[in-house]
Amino acid sequence: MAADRSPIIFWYRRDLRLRDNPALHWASGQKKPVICLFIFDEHADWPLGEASLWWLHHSLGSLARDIKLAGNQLRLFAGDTETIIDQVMSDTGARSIAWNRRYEPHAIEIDKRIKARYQQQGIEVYSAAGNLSHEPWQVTKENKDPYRVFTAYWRASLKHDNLPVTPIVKTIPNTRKKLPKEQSLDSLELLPTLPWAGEFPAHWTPGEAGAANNLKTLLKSRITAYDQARDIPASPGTSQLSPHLAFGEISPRQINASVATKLKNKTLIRDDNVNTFLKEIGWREFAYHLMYHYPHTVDQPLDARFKKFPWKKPKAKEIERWQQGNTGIPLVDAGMRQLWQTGWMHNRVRMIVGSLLIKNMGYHWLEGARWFWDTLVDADLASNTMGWQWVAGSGADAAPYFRVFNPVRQGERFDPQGDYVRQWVPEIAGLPNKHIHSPWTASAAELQQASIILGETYPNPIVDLKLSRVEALDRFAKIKTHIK
DNA sequence: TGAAATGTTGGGGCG
DNA sequence: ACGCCCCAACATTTC
Repeated sequence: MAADRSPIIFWYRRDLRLRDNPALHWASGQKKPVICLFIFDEHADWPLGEASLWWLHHSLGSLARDIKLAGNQLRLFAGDTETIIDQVMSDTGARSIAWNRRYEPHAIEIDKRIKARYQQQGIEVYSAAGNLSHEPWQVTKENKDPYRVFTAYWRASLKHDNLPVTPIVKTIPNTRKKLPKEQSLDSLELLPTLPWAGEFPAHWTPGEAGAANNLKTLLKSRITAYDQARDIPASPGTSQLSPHLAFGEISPRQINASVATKLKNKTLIRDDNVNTFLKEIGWREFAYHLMYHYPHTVDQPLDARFKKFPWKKPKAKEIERWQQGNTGIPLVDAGMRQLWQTGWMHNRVRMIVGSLLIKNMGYHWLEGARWFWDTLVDADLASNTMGWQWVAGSGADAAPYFRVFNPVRQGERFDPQGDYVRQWVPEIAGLPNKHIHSPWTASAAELQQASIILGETYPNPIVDLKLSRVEALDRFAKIKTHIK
């Protein structure tokens, strides 16, 4: 009897890489042809936003080239996930399918259903841990409860070894067979129709090589100032790895392993800079831990008292001012414009714009979460959910309700020279440093000197920071006393 | 991964 | 030289 040459389907999802890809590695080692499959399904629970689609287009292009070098081809499809997989299964006669796990509640549901159905048909389903340093259920308290406070989670996770890095896949056994309904990358029409992402390429190189390059340059030099520099929005202090991680072009395990190697070589010293960077990767792990254990939090508060919180009814004009960076509060506007123009916003500024929307303006955190989801190239359901619930005070390890950011003070502390504001809000660049974060405090002469007419060339502030803060404290203090 | 209000301390100007 | 006031700088408390 001839050897079984039925192909294996490797289903790419958010793991668009050949390095440290355990399920692909497994599939490629089975001495059978591998079908590298990617399905664009618009009907997910949180369908990809515009910025993510831009990224996905380029990332798939990069992945397709890498797969070609490995002797195979990336096969693209669009439509309903389960229908397409069934179709590909029957078209190819595959008896086996492999993937790296996903952790979004809806994705878990789909994957479970597919797995159960195929296993019943005697089809092999191989799922692996691909996208985290630890599976979300591995790090728990003694009594198996999930952690709800980051520092406790982080301490515990350091006691677990990271999952091992899988060797790079160099060759993927192929079958040249063309499949029905296979599509070209362009025909997926992922790119935005508006000429909005024009500046993205100046900031980003989607794909595995771009990811590796960002890690390399970080560890080569920027890491030695990471602890301080990462908090300064005007400085290139952050890793710039977030979108690469979001699409799985690099894994946290590769990051940890690279750092570990450098520490061993003594080309890097374990100091606050290194620890803080690793901790940031840990925050991402914690976000997945939370989403896995509290899946409802993607659109419901973890703290039940927030269910009856009196959020303001959305006023489109106000929300738009926030989205477009016309709130009249320079640091907030700078952040929102950076987001719009580059698909990314510095993390400190994310907290500040979020605090303004939720606390000072009074809107539900989901208003902000949805906008971020649409405009961030690094949109990630776990991190986005955790971040917004942190600001709102309704999540795990959330900021206490009374913690309201003052964007003027934050500007003075983290953008003291106003470099960040001047870059993104050029119409007020002529103000002296003293007033760059609060144009409304400048004298008539200073405004004239800087060619600013408040309310015309630059908006008056959308809220009175002092008053809206007091009102927010009132509203938030009330739910504190509600039933637990 | 706060901010503002309130309290405390200590140096300098000044009569 | 001394007490007094002012106020910056820092610490503590409160929201």
